[in-house]
Amino acid sequence: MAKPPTIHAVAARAGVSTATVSKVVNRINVGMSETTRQRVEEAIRDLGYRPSRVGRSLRTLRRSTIGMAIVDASPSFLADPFTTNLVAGLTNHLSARGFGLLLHGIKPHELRDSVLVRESEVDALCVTLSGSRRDRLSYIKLLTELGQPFVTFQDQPVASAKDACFVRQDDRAGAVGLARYILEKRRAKRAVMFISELSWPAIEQRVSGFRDVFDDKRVSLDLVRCDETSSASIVAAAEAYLARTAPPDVFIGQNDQVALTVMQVLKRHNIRVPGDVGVCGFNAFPFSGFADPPLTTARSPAYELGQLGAAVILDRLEAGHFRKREHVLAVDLVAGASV
Amino acid sequence: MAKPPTIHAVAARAGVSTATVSKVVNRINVGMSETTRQRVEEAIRDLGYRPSRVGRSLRTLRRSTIGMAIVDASPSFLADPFTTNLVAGLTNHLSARGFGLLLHGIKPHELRDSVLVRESEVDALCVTLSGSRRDRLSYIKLLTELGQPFVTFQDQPVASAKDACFVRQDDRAGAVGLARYILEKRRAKRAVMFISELSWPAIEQRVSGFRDVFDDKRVSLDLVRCDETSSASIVAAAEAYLARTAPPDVFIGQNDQVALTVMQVLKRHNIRVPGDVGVCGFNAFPFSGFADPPLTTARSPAYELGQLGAAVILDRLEAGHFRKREHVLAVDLVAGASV
DNA sequence: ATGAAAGCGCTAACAT
DNA sequence: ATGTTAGCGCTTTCAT
Repeated sequence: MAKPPTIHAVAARAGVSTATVSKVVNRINVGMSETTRQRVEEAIRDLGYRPSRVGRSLRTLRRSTIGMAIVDASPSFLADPFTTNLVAGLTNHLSARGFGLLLHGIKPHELRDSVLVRESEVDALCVTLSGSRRDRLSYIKLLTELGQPFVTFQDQPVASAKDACFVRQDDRAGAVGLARYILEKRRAKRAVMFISELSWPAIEQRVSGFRDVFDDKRVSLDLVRCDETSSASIVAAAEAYLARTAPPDVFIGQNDQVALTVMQVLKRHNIRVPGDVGVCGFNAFPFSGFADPPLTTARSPAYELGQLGAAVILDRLEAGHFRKREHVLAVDLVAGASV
Repeated sequence: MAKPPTIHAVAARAGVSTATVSKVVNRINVGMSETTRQRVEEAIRDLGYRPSRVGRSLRTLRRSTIGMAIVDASPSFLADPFTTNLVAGLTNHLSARGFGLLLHGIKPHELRDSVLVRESEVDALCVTLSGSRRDRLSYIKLLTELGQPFVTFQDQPVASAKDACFVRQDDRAGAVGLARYILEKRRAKRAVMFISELSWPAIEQRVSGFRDVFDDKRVSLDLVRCDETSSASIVAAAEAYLARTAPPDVFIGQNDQVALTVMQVLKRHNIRVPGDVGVCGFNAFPFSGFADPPLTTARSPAYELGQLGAAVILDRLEAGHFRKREHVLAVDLVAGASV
């Protein structure tokens, strides 16, 4: 448990000053003799010296770390493939540029007391929020007051958040594409969409996209709410729906997991897909292709969203301000065989 | 872009010394008048002061951060539900104890040059490795030389890694359970298992578990290798296998994704599951239940593995040494309807 | 080409 | 009960 060597140890061993060691470590080559550099590098190797990021950060006031707060009630916040891909995109982009990603899963009511908020340890924050509109606004207000730049994913822009950027996918257009595809494939008069209990900007956009197309073609759209994180709750909602009305022409899940769960219920009722009814999901994560029939859905650019968010925040750090307040990525149709 | 307030600003505003502010921030209550504390707290609120973790870390030489290196060739390293759940378990446990998780996806050949290895910024490391046995050993050697404690997931213990702990699930026993279940359900003579091209300790354990049971009952076990991260490669391998031999009694995937992909191929060949052949997977992630029929598999305690890893490493930090060099968690059978 | 020295924000031992 | 002070490991300006 010997204490790790510091820059002083290296300097002593190489017989130079710490300033010189620092230059070698940071690859500042101007004004340094080749022999000195070699001697220093040898000392570094011999001692197994690793520069401390803490010392450097204190000195430079830059931490080269971005915080990612995933505000979610569920402990398995990373179970959602959307989040997972988002985080993968984020870290990959950041890692490649020498930045770290400090990951925190935070329960909604704990955000205020979380380390990320209470203490200062990152250059900027990324967040995916959850909860009601009011809750989300209050989180955004809280983050704004931190005086740190931040990026939120999948939220609508909030004007009062000055030093913030809103990165999201075009859920509305994705839903429009899906709705049009459905009406191409089948003569539908009635549709039902299973959505989460809480309102959620991305979901509202999807509903609004479906509604626009369906209204225009006089297709009715029922909304059924359930706890979308619980497969039991989805099943119960689907069962209840089937019990009180004849099957509609198409079932829409707010995401793939919901659609797939509903599809299982339909199967148990011997309702054929796509023979009797159509089913579609949203986000197109790989497992949606494993279903029978493969799910018709729309591809979420979650990984790209993460990369973009990372790029946007690094640019913000360099430029001193966000160049754009909002970024929107396209969502493309994935024609399975369930419609 | 005003510089954030420091402890000095708070001290000045409250008319006390920085030492007093520090005590308030760190909730050290002995020897402090109530009025002083209130004044300090007010100043903190007024200024929006957030203590800098960097300053504190430099002083205490503790960073309260654990690094997690996911060594994987694929950029979507977080796509695997095993990894995802593992990371969720890790962060949740760490967050609850005031520790952060610094996440890095690292390509195998980049580990040596990664920030996590080159510089010192965390109290300890966690890793999931990949690659050949030789590669893995070289990574473990590299990590050992860092002189930092580390935990590896899903690897077999390596004696030379002194300050390390090996946390894994009992893949072998899981496979044994699955194999016995298969032989209960159907009279099998031939089985085939689809596994990744690279050898991988967890997979080797699974193969060995199946082989033990099957050998005993004179069931043959073919091994087919493919790039398990590519659905096209799995399909190609399955097609090739079906082209050169009659369907065996049971298809085994090294994980759920592989099994499900093979199941799709069987369907296209009009081979019924479980009528004509049985299929089983491994890890039991939620989507395996969406398949038709629901997949028979074995439940990976990935989330618990993450929690355990976090607990083990925090204990190591406190105690100064790992109490055990290895931890193994059980893997339970999930009887679907595919066998 | 190299070094001396100041100071980043904080804590903790010691002094008052 | 509160304050003074000495660094923690590093970078960077200014001297030499």
